[in-house]
Amino acid sequence: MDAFFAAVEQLDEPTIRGRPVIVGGLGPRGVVSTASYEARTRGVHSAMPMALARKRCPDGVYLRPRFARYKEISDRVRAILRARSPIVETISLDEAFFDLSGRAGASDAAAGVAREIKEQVRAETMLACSVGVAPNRFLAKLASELGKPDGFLVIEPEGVRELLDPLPVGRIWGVGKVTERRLTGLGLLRVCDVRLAPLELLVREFGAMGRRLHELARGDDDQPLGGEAEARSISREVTYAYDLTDPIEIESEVRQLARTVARRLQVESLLCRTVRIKIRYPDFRTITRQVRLGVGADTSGMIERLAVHLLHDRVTLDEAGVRLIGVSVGRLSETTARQLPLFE
DNA sequence: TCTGGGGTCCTAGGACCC
DNA sequence: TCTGGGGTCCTAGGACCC
Repeated sequence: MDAFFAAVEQLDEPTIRGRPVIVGGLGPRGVVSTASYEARTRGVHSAMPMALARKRCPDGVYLRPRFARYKEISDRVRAILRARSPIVETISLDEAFFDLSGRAGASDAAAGVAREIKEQVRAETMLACSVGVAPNRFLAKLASELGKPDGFLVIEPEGVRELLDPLPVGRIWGVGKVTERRLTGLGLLRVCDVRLAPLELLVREFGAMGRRLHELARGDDDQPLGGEAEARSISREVTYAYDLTDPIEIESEVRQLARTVARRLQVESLLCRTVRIKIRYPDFRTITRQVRLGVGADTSGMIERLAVHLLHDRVTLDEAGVRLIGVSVGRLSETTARQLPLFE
């Protein structure tokens, strides 16, 4: 979905259509979640600090996200996909993969269905999306990105190299700022440079990711479209509008976050075997401290107690305080076969 | 301009075991 | 007196994605 959160706001509020709409955190430490295309032309984009966005676009419409509403529309779109494809893999509220490979292998047939889906999404939601049709996930995602906004792009197997080669390395899935800088430092600026680089060099420099880079630069991606994977962790974290300095208040926030996480575990009938807290200091230094449990815990009492224990025992607090606190649990399992503690 | 919140995956180091 | 080699598991940090 194109500029999804902002587009939904413009859909629901006709007076802001055509205006720069920025959705994100409105507090003093907020960041941009989604900027409408009008806002993007003013230099506002996702992950940008809100303060900078306001500077660049003082006449923008600034809104906090309404996730429940986005979820409604997201569900409707997913229903459209499910009706046309046996496998739908959801990436986020606004992005999904679907499999049309059963269509006799003919890419025109797949493209025809994809085109219909795109039109149906527009008809049912009044929103624009971008669709990419390609032989695998990486290329399909790339095709949908290259077509934006309101795009429709088909990548034929024969056209892969020509399309990929001139692109900057940052377009490769999994290459962010840091890896891009390291790649360009090695003289690898474009996808073709990575494609032609020796595999040994890539593996030496990037480990497991080197192998993956080598494949993606060729347009190869054999990761199957899976169903929905089981969650591996559940977390809740908050950046406070102002740094917290009172130890009592910090502890009470940890307790509250822990209870929220515990509630989610219970709702999903899960147990956890690790509890972790995260602290970000005002200078942005970030630490995590975790413990592993002998038996699965799900009661808020247990998670709360361990989280507070980690805070008191393993975290140094000074007068500067903290700007963020987080609690997360991992190594999840279902509650069905629970190991009971013998000595507690 | 001053940096969200929800996640996943990978790596390195250390404790420990035989 | 000083120290192998194979392995597992845990923790912490960091890159990345949406």
